[in-house]
Amino acid sequence: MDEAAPISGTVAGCCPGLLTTPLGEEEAVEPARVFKALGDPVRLRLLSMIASRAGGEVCVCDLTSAFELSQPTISHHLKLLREAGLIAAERRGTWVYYRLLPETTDHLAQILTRRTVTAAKA
Amino acid sequence: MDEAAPISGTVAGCCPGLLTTPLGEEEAVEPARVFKALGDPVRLRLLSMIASRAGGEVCVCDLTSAFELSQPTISHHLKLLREAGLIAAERRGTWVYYRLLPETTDHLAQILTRRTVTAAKA
DNA sequence: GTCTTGTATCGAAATTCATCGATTCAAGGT
DNA sequence: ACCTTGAATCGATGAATTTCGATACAAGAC
Repeated sequence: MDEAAPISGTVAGCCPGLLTTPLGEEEAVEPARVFKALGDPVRLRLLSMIASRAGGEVCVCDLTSAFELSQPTISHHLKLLREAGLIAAERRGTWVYYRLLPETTDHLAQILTRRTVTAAKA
Repeated sequence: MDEAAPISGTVAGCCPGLLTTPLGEEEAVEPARVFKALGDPVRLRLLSMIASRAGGEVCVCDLTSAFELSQPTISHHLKLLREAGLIAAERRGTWVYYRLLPETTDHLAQILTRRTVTAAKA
């Protein structure tokens, strides 16, 4: 049970978003953890490889062989991405497959988007 | 020239974006640095306070007084946000004012956005 | 000039992180 | 049962990060 709940608190599609309202102390913790998970070149590439894969899934073996890093290191990075709620793992037989959790990246994109609050109020 | 672009309509997909094409080794370095800058609760809150400020600018003194952290610590976090291209500083008299650089957050939001490959070419 | 106030830079200490080799666990094949 | 292969966990180590107090720099007031 090392999977983190999707960004807690607010319901997807509603949140004020980073750029319009000052973030509270506790509010900032979860998004910061997710951004931190993206703040490493290896993890960014791992996420990118997983997300852009045709079938939506990648075997860990393919990820490990794509880097000049040890298998434990790749496993560790995948764990951080998992704990951030960015990806999910599923074991099928001997192999473990990872897939993107689009809700999380969607949410990040959303809170980074400046809402032009032109919002003509009637 | 850098007026707020409404998010409605097309997001003008120029760059492949994280989620559609595997990121190369060099390609990953820059985005990772920006994400890393966002990967800290204090910096996230600083950015949020700067971005959501009415006039678009915040004096450092206001930021420093909003946290229970020393002034050098706040200055250090602001420096990281600056080096990531997320904010810019301008000195006016004794005070230094920070403002958001929306191009950078826009870019992040873009590369995190799954382009619905509707490809509705007319 | 000196003084005061706001901000940045400079070490230094404590903590966290990325990476590895060794080991363990999981699942099939023999 | 044993062996093999794929993946996660453990323990250690060197590097990076967060934070601070002390100091230096910038600009106006005196």
